[in-house]
Amino acid sequence: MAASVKDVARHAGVSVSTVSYVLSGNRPISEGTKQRVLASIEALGFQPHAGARSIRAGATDIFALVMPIDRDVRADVQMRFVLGVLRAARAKGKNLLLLPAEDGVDELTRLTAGSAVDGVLAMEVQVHDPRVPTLANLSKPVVLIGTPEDPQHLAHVDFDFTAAGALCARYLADLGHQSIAYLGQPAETFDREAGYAVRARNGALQTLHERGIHGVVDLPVELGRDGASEAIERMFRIQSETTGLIIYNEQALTHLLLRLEELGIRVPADMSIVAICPEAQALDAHPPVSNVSLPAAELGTVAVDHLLQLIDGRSPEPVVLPPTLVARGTASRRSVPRQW
Amino acid sequence: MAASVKDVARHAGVSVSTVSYVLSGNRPISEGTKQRVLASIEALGFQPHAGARSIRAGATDIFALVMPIDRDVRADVQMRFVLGVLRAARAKGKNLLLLPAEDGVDELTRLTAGSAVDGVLAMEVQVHDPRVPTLANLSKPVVLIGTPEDPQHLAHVDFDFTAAGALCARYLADLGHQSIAYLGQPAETFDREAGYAVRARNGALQTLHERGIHGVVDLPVELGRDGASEAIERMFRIQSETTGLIIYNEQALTHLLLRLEELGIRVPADMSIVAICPEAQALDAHPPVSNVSLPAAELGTVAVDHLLQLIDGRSPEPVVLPPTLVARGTASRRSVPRQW
DNA sequence: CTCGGTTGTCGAAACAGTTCGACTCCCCGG
DNA sequence: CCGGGGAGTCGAACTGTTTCGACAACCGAG
Repeated sequence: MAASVKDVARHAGVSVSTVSYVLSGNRPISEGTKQRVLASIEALGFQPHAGARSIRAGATDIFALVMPIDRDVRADVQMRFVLGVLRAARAKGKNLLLLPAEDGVDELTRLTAGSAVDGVLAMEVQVHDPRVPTLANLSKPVVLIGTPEDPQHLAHVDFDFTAAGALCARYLADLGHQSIAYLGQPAETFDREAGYAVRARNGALQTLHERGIHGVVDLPVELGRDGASEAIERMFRIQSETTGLIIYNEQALTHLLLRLEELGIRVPADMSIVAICPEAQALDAHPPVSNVSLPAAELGTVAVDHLLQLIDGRSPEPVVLPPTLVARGTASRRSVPRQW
Repeated sequence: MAASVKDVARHAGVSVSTVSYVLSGNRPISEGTKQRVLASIEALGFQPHAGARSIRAGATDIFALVMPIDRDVRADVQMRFVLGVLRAARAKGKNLLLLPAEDGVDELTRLTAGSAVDGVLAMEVQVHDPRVPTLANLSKPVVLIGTPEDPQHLAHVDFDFTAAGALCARYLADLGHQSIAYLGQPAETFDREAGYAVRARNGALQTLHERGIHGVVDLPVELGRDGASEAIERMFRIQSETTGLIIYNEQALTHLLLRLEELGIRVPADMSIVAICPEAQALDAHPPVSNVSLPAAELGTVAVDHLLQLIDGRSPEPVVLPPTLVARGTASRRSVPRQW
């Protein structure tokens, strides 16, 4: 059995409350006693019992991170977010409990109502997310990472996928491209109404429309090399004069670039490319691709910040992180379109 | 404030202990009272306070998963393991607390000595892992995922990377290949003495040696397309007659295959290939590559099982999961070696 | 008709910790 | 020399839950 305050008190020859005050500093304690108590704590390897402490303090310093785990795809993107949140939480001295979204709301209710966690962070919230209403009913603060259509007064933070799509579109438009294709996530992802997929596309298409660019193709890209080849082929069939590509599909990016290379299409001479993808992937690609990257770390920080504010009784404004584009030379001023 | 047993007791007109017995079923309760109490619980949305419960039960049903997070590479492989452990833990009704290994042993000591967690799972344990001695001193059960040279009586589970390497080697040897190259993780990974990298290579090399195969090249592959190209080039420079490749480098696999294709080397006609990599990656590769995959899910299950046994007072035997090779047609009987 | 054993319930103690109220010194100002 | 106040410490109460011991009914057996 681990040592308790009682043991420490006995060992140091003081009362239990004195030990507690030494630990909390909530009352003055003479230097002598303090040292004696600290020595006893050290000697017995005492650590206050987290559970016992939590019942008085009303807090456990643990946050729950709810995360869909059944869709194994995009594992590395997901991991980036998890690590972002984890780092942010640890930086604030909080611990992170990982909870599969698939476990449903029951376990979450147990954890929150039972005061096992101080708050909840929900990842990958979708446009019409069935979890939102139940999350809204929890007895602890909740921060959504992702923006549902109706957030029901829940705090939420997100990356501005709309702006990200728009930024890519603007970038290519500014370079003079008139025929642009948006190659997005697989169709299934749109069917789910995943916020990132839908918003990025809408942002891009909207901007292209505003710019009066009529040569626009919008295609989902399915998994694997075949999916990529097929997408490129379809894209050219629909609009052979395409000179600009906006790619938001982590799985397909490499395959797409590869396919272009196979077809003898030079980047950026014949085809300008901008991608929405993690920094590391953009750098690992061949050639390194101009990209808008998902600020996983910042998003984690903001989410944790929001949760801390909520716990503090404040109600933070929703935050939407702006995108930044890093040019790596895969997009250039439009030249004379070739026919393929 | 959340409702407590007291509130429920008052609401149902019974004593506190009766409520508790209704919940635990540890003593007979008349049907009438039971219903009344359950109704009150429902009405008040009562959930027993986890902290308070843990002080009596001596358990929190939370496991800590210690994981290095600073090396962002291999994020998706890492994620697989995390999800494996998470699923396994949840299947046993346990929750998982994610803890960055970089936070050092302090937080871990706090959590274990303070009874915040029931046990610890340590991922990516290396051959000479400095964490091992400190983990051995924790006041709670520990299971290592990975095998250090000196496990210090700590329970440990692992994938049999040695056998995986050996299996790949045997497979190619059985197909008659006499000149084989092992393309492994980046040099830095070997410098760290990452167990998986070292053991897989040794297993492969050892087996090739036993088979009396003298045409063996052993090369690390650095990151990115350039690293892959360079490795292939060096490999051929050292041993131009190579007809078999064992690849264990998730980052490089695609790049390597690509490079071979560029060089006009046909798989498997000119070059037989076996890889150690996740199933999904093997399938996504072009062509889908024969591979030995890392059984992340099973490893998670075994690790959690071990921890449960330890908590139960038993001392489970270390487990090393055997590899299986899935043939996908990227390796064939050796034909006449061509010169490149 | 009484004795022994269930069945059902309650009060109190226990778990580990924090905090409030009170008490004793001791110092300083009046 | 007395009173006020702060420093330092303690006991007791409190947090929410589980469990032990006790006690009252009630049943069936002798």
